Amino acid sequence: MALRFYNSLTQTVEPFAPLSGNVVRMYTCGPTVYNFAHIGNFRSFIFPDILRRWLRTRGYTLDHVMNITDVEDKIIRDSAAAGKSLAEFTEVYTKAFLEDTAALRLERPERIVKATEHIPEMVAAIQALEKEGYTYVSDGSVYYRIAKFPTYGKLSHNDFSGIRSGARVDVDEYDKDDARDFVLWKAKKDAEPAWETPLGAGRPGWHIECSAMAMRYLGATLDIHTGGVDLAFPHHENEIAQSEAITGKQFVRFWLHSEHLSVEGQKMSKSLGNIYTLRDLTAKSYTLEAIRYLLASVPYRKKLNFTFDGLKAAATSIERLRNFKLRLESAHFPAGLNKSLVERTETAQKAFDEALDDDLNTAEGLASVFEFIRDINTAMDAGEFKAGNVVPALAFLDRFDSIFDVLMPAVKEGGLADQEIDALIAERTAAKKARDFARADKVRNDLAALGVILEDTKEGVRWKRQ
RNA sequence: GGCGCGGUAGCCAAGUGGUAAGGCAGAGGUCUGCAAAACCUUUAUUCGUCGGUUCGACUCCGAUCCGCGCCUCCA
Repeated sequence: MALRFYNSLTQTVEPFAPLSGNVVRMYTCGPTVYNFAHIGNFRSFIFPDILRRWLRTRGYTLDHVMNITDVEDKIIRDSAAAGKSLAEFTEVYTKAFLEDTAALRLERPERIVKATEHIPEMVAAIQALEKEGYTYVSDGSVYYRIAKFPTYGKLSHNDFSGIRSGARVDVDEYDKDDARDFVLWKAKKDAEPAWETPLGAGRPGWHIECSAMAMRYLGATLDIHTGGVDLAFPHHENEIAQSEAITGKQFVRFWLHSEHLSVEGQKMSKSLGNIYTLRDLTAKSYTLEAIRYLLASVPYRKKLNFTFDGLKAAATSIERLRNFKLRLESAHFPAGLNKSLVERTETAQKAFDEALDDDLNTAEGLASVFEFIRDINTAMDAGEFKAGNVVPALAFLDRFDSIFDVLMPAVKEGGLADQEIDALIAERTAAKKARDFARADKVRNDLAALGVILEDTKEGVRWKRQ
């Protein structure tokens, strides 16, 4: 079966193809930069990364936009408390976010766009809404009138028909006509940061940011829009209301939402102290690859229980994958080609591809990889794996790693040079030959302490860095 | 209350109308000077509970219990 995704809009799995040509136009709701991103954030950002990689594997070109929300209530509050300008304050967390995502090997979207650099686009969008009669002003702020948009609720599948458009009870008590109406432009208050625009001094509402920037770069209709489940309502619902009111066209064809994660079975919360940033976890000496693996291994629409046992298990699984690759690359196999093992490789790749095509079922994809590894290891032990089988087997591993990206160890500073390691291995081999096992073991232990693991094989000593 | 998601072995989890993937952990074994790596065997008569449909359900339907998310800016 072809590539398909679960579309939140239709609540069904649908075959995917871009609207036009080979280019997938995609938008991801990015971070609000008022703090360091946590493990839950990264779960929702690893999902578009896997998605990107798989779309490219399937031959598509990407035009992927991610926003940075760098003006917003909490940012204003916290930057004021820190006595910093908006720009100074957000720069720190924007930089940290980009570093963290790079450390997790998340591909950079084609464009990363900042809200504060697109105020004119937002103003224009609001003016377009104004012209069509979708807005009203209250206390200097501009609001979106939801009653004007009959299909409001189609993404979150909520029925808002019970809300009366004329239910404006008391103007003095409520600044909105309708409880569901949302702000497009917030009038400047006190010393808040503000932009002087035809709409008056103020700043954009959150929802209009994404609509304006998405349409600015991707046009009226996007192929894919991603975000966490919590954003479906009201944020994405409001994006639809804004964009479709302006263009009269369908805003997004495929809405893909990633589930949240819990930590040790509990919701992340400040009181539980279980909100972990990448820095927290690496400080506990968990590796970035293990974090990436754990986050990627559970399909994006499933709630993921993030545990420290899970992180250790992920690290062990990666070891197994790397050991297999090392064996493929370093062992000597008899000349020739085992055709049935070539077929086994093809079967594995087919299973892997089918799993990813099926709404990015990474868990099932992994299963196909591990089954393959077990079978090939068995064949190697039996001497049935031939030199000619190395290339196809490595090609399959490469395909796996082009999506999961966990096989290459992160580069560590310092440590021994290869030549020093080889010299010590030679010394140990000599000691072994002389049956001086105490000496041999000391060398091995010393190297292990430096993060270099030795393994004796039939063809000599094999080593790897940990 | 409305909308949505989920409850599968010690843990993380896939899956399907035809008789339970995979990873980690545990136990035993092979190999090894010892390790490591690898392999083999083993660990769910059962998929929250109770009914129903069916030749047959964990998979469909109903009920019920439990957990979770959203329902004014939280990934």
